[in-house]
Amino acid sequence: MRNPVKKAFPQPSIRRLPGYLRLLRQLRTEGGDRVSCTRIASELDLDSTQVRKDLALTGIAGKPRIGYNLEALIGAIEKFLSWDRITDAFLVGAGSLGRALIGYENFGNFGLRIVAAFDVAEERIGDSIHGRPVRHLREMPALAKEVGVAMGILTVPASAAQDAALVMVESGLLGIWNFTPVKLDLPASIAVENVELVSSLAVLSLDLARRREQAAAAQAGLAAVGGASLRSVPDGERFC
Amino acid sequence: MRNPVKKAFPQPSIRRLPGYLRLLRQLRTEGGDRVSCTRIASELDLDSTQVRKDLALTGIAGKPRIGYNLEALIGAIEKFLSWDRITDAFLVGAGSLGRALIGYENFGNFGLRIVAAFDVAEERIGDSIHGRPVRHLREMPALAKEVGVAMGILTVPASAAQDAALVMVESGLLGIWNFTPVKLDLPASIAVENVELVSSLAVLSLDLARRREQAAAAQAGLAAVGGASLRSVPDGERFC
DNA sequence: TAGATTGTTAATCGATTAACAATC
DNA sequence: TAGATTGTTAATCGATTAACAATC
Repeated sequence: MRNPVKKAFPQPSIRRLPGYLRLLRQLRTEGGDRVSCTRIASELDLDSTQVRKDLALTGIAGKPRIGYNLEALIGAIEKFLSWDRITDAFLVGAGSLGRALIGYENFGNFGLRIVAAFDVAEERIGDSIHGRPVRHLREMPALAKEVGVAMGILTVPASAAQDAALVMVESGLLGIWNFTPVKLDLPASIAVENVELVSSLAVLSLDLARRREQAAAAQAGLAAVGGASLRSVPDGERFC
Repeated sequence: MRNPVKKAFPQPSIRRLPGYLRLLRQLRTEGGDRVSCTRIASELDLDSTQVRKDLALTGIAGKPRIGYNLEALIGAIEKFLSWDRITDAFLVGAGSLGRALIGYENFGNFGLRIVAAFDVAEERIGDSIHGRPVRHLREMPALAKEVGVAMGILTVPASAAQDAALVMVESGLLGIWNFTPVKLDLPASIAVENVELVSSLAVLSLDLARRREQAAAAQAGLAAVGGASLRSVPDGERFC
């Protein structure tokens, strides 16, 4: 009764929603006014039942034979993700990654506005990055209360990550988008989402190595079987 | 018989390996020479059986009661991911994200070296970014063959993504680390790994919204039950 | 009406977690 | 030896995919 443990939404589904949103907005600019799961699935190379289940999370309903109203569907996804209104964020770490994120205007399409940057290097304080001021980290707690910011973006060096995150918590921020590889140790009440760039690189590295092996094996096989010349390996399979 | 379909490694396991590697290297700098799964699991807040299975993928064996040899384990993970040797990469898109990636020296610890950047904006050609030259994209095919590069990093605007990727394929690159939100349409022989920044933002947005709701509900509940003052909400739960 | 599509239930697949024997 | 830890098999859990009735 007390806290009727709301079952969490499947994270893989959540991660697919922005892809749908991007496609749907594009269809809208092309003048469309409705869309089927079949269409979405084929554009994004997914299973249409999966798309239907993902969309159902947002509470939207379609019409058999017709599909979904494009505008309503876009609105439903935006609302579901709270992207129908702007969330202000503070960014800590005005290095090159931090600057790149501040300069990425596209975040506006996803409900995010970075309103200020913070750092501890004196030579950066007072800078303006794409119109956003760089302030000293120690000013964050006072400023956060003043403007009611809820989200923090962490782009400091690994060695500074935990301390900077604690300042965010002190400042009353409720969620942290963590671009460092550090596993932050914070109160359970704080939402943390880690961007694991190097995990992504690991997947690619392994895939690449496997393909190079296969290409090598295929070539060795060809050579062994029939003494086929290297020229017989299709262009797409070259590996040198 | 022909191609004894090698079962792919579980992607979630692959994505955890860099986290292990980072921890193990840190333990090494602290002078350790062995480590147990129990230890790794507790440091990273994982299940120890899961850690054991993940590590088994690399082919390493531990000793009951003792654990794993730290140096051997580090070597096994590096070898498994091909991070025991450097992979050279070309980066396309010398904007702020591209520059940030080039400046991220840490990639060297993960087998990656960005050797050159490419762009199509004349004012960028000839620049040097952290010692790496910026060349015109049209020079890539010739240069790729010359230096034998296998990986491409894509940091162009969405509108240029597909074309730039095709130039990478033409140049003989075998894998693409795609930082754009575009679903690239490429030959199946090319390995593509997408960094879905906005998917990560979606997860955080939803989590943040849920926490704000819960905080609001908790407060409303308190008020309803006993007229408790707002001051009784613990600091960590503040949401305004 | 016929047929494409939705919404939902059931089956399958794959990853995580639990249980436990082997062993240093 | 006793007990912590590995390696592996079995059980559980959750996500994907298949099947199909409802419906516009």
